[in-house]
Amino acid sequence: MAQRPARERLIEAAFALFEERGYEQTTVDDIAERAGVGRTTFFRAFRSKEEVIFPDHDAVMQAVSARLAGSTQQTALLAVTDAVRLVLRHYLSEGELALARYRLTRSVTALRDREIASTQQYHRAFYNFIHDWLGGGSDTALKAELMAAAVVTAHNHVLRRWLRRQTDRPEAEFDAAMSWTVNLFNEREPDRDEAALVVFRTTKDLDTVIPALRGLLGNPG
Amino acid sequence: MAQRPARERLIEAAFALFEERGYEQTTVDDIAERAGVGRTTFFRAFRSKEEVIFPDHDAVMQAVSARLAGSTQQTALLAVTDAVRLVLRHYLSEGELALARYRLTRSVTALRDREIASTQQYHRAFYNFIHDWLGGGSDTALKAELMAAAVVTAHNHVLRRWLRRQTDRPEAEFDAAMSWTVNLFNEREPDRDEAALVVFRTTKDLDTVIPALRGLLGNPG
DNA sequence: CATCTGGACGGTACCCAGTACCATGCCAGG
DNA sequence: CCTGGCATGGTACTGGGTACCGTCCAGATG
Repeated sequence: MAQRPARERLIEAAFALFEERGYEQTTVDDIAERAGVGRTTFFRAFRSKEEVIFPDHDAVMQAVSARLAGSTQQTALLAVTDAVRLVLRHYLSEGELALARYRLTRSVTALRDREIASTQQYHRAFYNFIHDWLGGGSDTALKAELMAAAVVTAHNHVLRRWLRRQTDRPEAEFDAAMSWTVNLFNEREPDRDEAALVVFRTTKDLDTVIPALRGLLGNPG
Repeated sequence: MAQRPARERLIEAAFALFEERGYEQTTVDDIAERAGVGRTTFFRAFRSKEEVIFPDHDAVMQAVSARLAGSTQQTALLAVTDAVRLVLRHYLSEGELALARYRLTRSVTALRDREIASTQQYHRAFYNFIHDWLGGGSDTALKAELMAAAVVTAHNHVLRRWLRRQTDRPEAEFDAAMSWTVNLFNEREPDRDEAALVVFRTTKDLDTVIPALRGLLGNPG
């Protein structure tokens, strides 16, 4: 019988067993046995038991890096949005697999932590890219970190809504969320020769506002 | 000889051994032996080998929650800033211990992941608080997530600068960074009966701007 | 066809984190 | 003196992860 690759069989077996008896109650031996391979083969295909839950992470991460690398100074923000969209679309294309993973990460602390650590890799990639885009100076490091955190957060927000079945138009929500999010950072430091529209309102008195003004006018850190 | 609590001796022993031979090369037996206690006692004091690196996390987390809980609708943003400042000050007060932890988390993946997962707990706490503060509606969920991510990111940024010895005035930088960060979210949705100042500039053409406008005017998600 | 070779695979043995359980010893309060 | 918690320590076990080795198969070469 012509078998599909061991890696795929292992993923199937793992998700099935995790669903049936739970994550901790399933041993790597169980997974290997159901997939019809040896235990050694499991650890050749995946670095750890946790990794079998996120089998495509490395590939998606690489696609993100590639999308960012193939952009110019002028299209940087578009590249970021596109790259984040790549991640969202990957989850959407997984369908039921993504939902199964979501169930697992909700209930198993080790898997949730693992997922958060994965997310951080996206944050790093976006930070490096955005920071370079902003010139790489220490005065733009905070802004770059905030932008990276914001786009990742916006993605996670929309993805989570889809995983919870709170929306059936995730990509439309993603577009809106991303434009709103990116826009947060757009309205300061205007290009001097362009049209401009500025809003600032406050209910605070002068003393309360002064620290914020200092943050705005001075080096934000 | 009147011994200090086993927990403290274990922390000391662990950091010393990790520094001497590295994290993976140190077993829990080694730590327990140097601390002069049994292996069982180690796992009574800490849930895992990793946890000994972040011994005060639970306490700091609780302090943060307490600071947030003791605030009113009017002082919510102040409470958030104060709560984040609590975390920063805790690290600063640790001194050399925080630097040793930083060295470890830079070089040991498992510890870095663990630290990121801890950070996520702060994010959650701030998100819940801010979301409540904004009314708890689904239309403010994204904004609350972004604000929570932003304040945590700003904190991490300043903390990391201090850990890398790039600043010797971390708290001043923190104040500036926080006011700049919080201010990102302040300039939309103005109270209608207050003074207002609005800025918007762009170098883009109309088609490029339309998605952003939709995000601004419609429901951001 | 015989031989060589490299890579995938399986099995075995080992290390160590984490858990469960039990025995001991100490220190109250009766 | 006894006794009932309670912290501690020891022992044994499970299971993830690593190292190593032998085997098998495919394709290249003579």
